[in-house]
Amino acid sequence: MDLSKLNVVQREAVEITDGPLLVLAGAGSGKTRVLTHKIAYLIEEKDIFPSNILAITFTNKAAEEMKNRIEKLIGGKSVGLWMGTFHSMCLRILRRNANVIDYNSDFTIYDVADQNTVVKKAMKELNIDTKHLNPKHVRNIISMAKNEMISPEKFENLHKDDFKYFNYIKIYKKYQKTLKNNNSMDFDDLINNTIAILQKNSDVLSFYQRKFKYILIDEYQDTNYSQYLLALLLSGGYNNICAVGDSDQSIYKFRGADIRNIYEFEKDYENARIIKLEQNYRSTQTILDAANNVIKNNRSRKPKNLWTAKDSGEKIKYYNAYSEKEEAKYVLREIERYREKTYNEFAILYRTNAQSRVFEDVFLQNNIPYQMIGGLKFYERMEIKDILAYLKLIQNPVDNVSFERVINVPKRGIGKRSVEKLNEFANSRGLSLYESLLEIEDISTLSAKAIKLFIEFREIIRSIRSNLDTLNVLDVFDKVIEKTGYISDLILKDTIQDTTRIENVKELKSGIIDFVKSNEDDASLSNYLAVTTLQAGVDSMNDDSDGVLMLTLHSAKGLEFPNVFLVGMEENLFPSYMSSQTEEDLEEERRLCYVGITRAEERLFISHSSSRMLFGKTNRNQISRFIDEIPENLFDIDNSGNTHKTKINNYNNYNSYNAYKKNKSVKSSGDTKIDEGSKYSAGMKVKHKIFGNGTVIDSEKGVLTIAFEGKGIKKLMAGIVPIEIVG
DNA sequence: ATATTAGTTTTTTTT
DNA sequence: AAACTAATAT
Repeated sequence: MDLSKLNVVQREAVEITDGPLLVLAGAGSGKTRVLTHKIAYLIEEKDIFPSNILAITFTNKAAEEMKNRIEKLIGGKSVGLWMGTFHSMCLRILRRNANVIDYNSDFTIYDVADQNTVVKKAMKELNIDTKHLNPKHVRNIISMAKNEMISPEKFENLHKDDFKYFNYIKIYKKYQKTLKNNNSMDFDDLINNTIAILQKNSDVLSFYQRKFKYILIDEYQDTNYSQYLLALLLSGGYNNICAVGDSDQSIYKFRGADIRNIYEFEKDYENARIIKLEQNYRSTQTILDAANNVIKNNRSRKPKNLWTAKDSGEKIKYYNAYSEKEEAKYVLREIERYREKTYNEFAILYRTNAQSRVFEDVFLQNNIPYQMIGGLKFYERMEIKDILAYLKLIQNPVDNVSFERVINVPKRGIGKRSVEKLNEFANSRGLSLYESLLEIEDISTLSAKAIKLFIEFREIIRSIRSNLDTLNVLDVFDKVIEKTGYISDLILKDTIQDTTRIENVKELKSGIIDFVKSNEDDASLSNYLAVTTLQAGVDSMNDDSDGVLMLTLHSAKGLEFPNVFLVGMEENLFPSYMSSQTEEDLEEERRLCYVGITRAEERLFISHSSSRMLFGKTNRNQISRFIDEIPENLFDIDNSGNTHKTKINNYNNYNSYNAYKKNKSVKSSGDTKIDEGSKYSAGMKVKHKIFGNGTVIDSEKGVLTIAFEGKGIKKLMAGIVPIEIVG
């Protein structure tokens, strides 16, 4: 095994194979290289069977890439290696052992939209007004509880004295019961039910504990409690666990990720060894300086020293646009200016998916190829969800959520009231909706016409399900289209919208054809549904097609690009308004900024817009505090000889954020002189010149009262004046 | 049962 | 601005 391409520390991380090991890997420090070499080393040098290794990555794409790299290293002997996300690994265990927890192995996986449907239905049945209590919020509460391994019963015990939780308890109970009845699991259940199986059946536990002699987990800083517990359980046999992560890149708290997992690794695993990878091979010195200066503002952080041997490279480009459209045009100009060969050397990173729209518009208008990752996902379109719901129902007929979605699609005259009656019947007999169809003649409340329509639907499903186990997804798909008349209905309606829908269904079909081709070993309906629901945004990224990449900062984790645009760097947007209220949330936003900056290899572009449309209204946001945290001298210099950073100070609006506090020491920034009476963009006048050092003695309504040494007390508009806060 | 309309809500990030 | 929901008309 050739380890000569690794540095001393990386090699150490590879060669320590036994016992618990935590690799603290700074951004761009070659952790993928360590992981791939380590697995290759285990197979080649330690004669470990690939089937005895479990490697967990954050996305399926990362798993795929790593697998390819390992096969290159060892010459293609990785058959049997378990490599994938927590969710896909759990799915494999669940399909084999679902019976242990009284599930059928044909269970359906519910995505977030399905979850919301279940919550809404539960709330309706419990007579809880969705105006008073947002179903999405409830879904989040339930999911967070699950991430902490809190079952509905535990949840009730924990909160039974708190009246605020009264409804949550009821909904959570009903929600979980519905999932069980529908033979379905949500994302969190995939983890938790796997744990339940391992805890319930010691044979299964010891089977997997013996199987997985070596366990490696990437992105450990973004694991949640149940994932942590699962890793602990699985590694309980051999205790060979290698966790790799970077606490500065923990950005999934909203999904239950707990940064403490990485901080407390030593406590959780006795005799754990720790290795720090601190040399960055990705970015220029300038980019790294910017990143380090931003992240150092996080107070709850353990300091580390990330360095690079690269030279400083180009300075950071900065642009203040007046509108989001103009910002997009700026990005386009810069891409054309710097592009040498391909477009996929450029990535546009933003905080929210909604921001992609302007970029799409401008790029389309100018015929610039682009690839958008995530966002309004293909699988979330109405017609696609319809077809998928059919497929889910075919596979798992007790899935009532899918049943209700398709019962009247395309329109076949079955109305809301009839479905309600069917529901009542199903509930009273303890049957699923599809099972109730088998006894449809017994529902006395239904009209003869309704019964006839229900029977027609039943026969459609029955005919598609016949000989099901001899069919692959494509066969089932074709049958669904044929028997339901989905496409012929759209052709009949013939509006522009329906034409694009037909296109989308065709695209879905070609996706299924591709799937069947590349999954010859298991082209089943069940596998197709699982793979598509567990697919991450980046998993659909196509490395072969050339286009500017557009993706959220979250999706960009783990990726790198020669040129990175960090756009929409405005207060309330980034950091997000929702996440800037508490220090803890703000620190996570800052980590997100750190992730964004460290994606760049050669050039970093930072931009923001003075005005931005939100909910059909134009808003004005201040410049992101994160820009101010990057030292001025790292920014490019414009024609006027000023650094862009100076320009930022001048344009800064009043009402500056928390920097201006009482008793803070201030000093005027040396070279920027502001004349009395000059006007600035916000239409305000600067009242005074300021020089020297002083102390803020009061600040109200955007006016600072500063006592300057030897110059007396002056009142100034906060933010307009280029003053620095000291200390 | 379905089409139309008026009113309301949405955007934080995702396996 | 667009997408969803509830009420009303057909």
